[in-house]
Amino acid sequence: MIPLYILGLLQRYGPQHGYQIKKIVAEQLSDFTRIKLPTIYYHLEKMQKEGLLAAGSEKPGNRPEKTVYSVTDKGRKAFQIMLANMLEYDYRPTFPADSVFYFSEYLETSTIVESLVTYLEKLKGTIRHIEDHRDDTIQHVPDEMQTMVDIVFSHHLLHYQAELEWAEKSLKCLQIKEVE
Amino acid sequence: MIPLYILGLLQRYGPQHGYQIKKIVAEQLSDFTRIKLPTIYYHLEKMQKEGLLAAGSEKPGNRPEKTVYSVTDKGRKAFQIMLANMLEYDYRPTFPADSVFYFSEYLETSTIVESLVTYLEKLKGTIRHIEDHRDDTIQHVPDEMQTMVDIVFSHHLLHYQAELEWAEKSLKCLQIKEVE
DNA sequence: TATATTATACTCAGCACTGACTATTTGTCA
DNA sequence: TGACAAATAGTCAGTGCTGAGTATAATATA
Repeated sequence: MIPLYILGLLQRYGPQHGYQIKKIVAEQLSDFTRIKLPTIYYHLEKMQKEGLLAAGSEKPGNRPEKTVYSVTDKGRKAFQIMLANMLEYDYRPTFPADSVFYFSEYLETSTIVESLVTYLEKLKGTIRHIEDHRDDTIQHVPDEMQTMVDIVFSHHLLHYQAELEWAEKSLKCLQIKEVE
Repeated sequence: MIPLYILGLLQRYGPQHGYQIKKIVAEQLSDFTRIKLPTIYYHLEKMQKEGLLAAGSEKPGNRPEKTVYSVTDKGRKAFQIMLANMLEYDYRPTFPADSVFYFSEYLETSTIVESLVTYLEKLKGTIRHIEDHRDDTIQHVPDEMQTMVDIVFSHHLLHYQAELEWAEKSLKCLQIKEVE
């Protein structure tokens, strides 16, 4: 999905170089993706070779030279196709929490309970963080984008809330077992 | 998480070789992970070098030779530590559906609506499949494991149901917009 | 004014993962 | 019984990703 992000962001915000793309991603998409800077450079170079991007050199003042990328027509077409096919992508997330229960025969119930309590707190923190980030983003985005931003954030919130719900249920389930 | 799975399965089901591990994963964990066979061989070899596994040769009848792996004491200790730390693992899933909305300015609303309708059907299929798999697994598993199996499956079901709920809500939201 | 810290802009080696391939043996059905 | 599919047991080359490192410029702070 990284080429998709790059093509989208370069169209929305105009020609950019690697570091700027990384900054936009960090500001706007940090909750949704963990792309690292070398990965961005890797894809920029690859996409340029494929003809999806055009590269130009820029030397501002006495700063070191940098490579600015912009989207080509081929890139714009590729983006349209990628985006339209995105929902066909078969994605099954692997939750670390599963393995703890799947192999619970090898852990003391009290250890699982302890871990779960910490996990619950972490989840609550994450949810608060996403809510803050959502409110902040909505304030800084043009009106016509607000519905979409809300849909994207509520998506993630829903999943973390499902995770929280599940963790709380499982904790209760284990505490009953521990008393027995 | 693949080394964790390998260590856990080798302890639960005794010494195995690569292909057998792949079969167990395919039967029991296909909803939760998509590990491929070469990946399993890769980790078996690596873990043997690290001293977590011991390798032995076996030549049954006139079948080609195969390598059987078993867990060492070091492996058992490593497994305990991995498992106990599992919930600290910071995992943020990247949902393909997000990008469609995040870049919705580049798609016709009708295209998004179409994709979403297909997506909804696929989700319903996935949920049915996991439910069947859960019922089937619970029947073939010893009594003391049933609570845990149920917890693991309900975890995944909860997430897919959250996804379904979100997709339905977003679809309605878009259809209202389309009419306007 | 010197000095430390942060921001900018990359490069590279190395690990994790898998598609595609090879090779043998075991059903299986005509 | 001969032919063809399916199961078994791998190998390997190529792709994607990132931690760690390099180098310079701007900014803070003492």
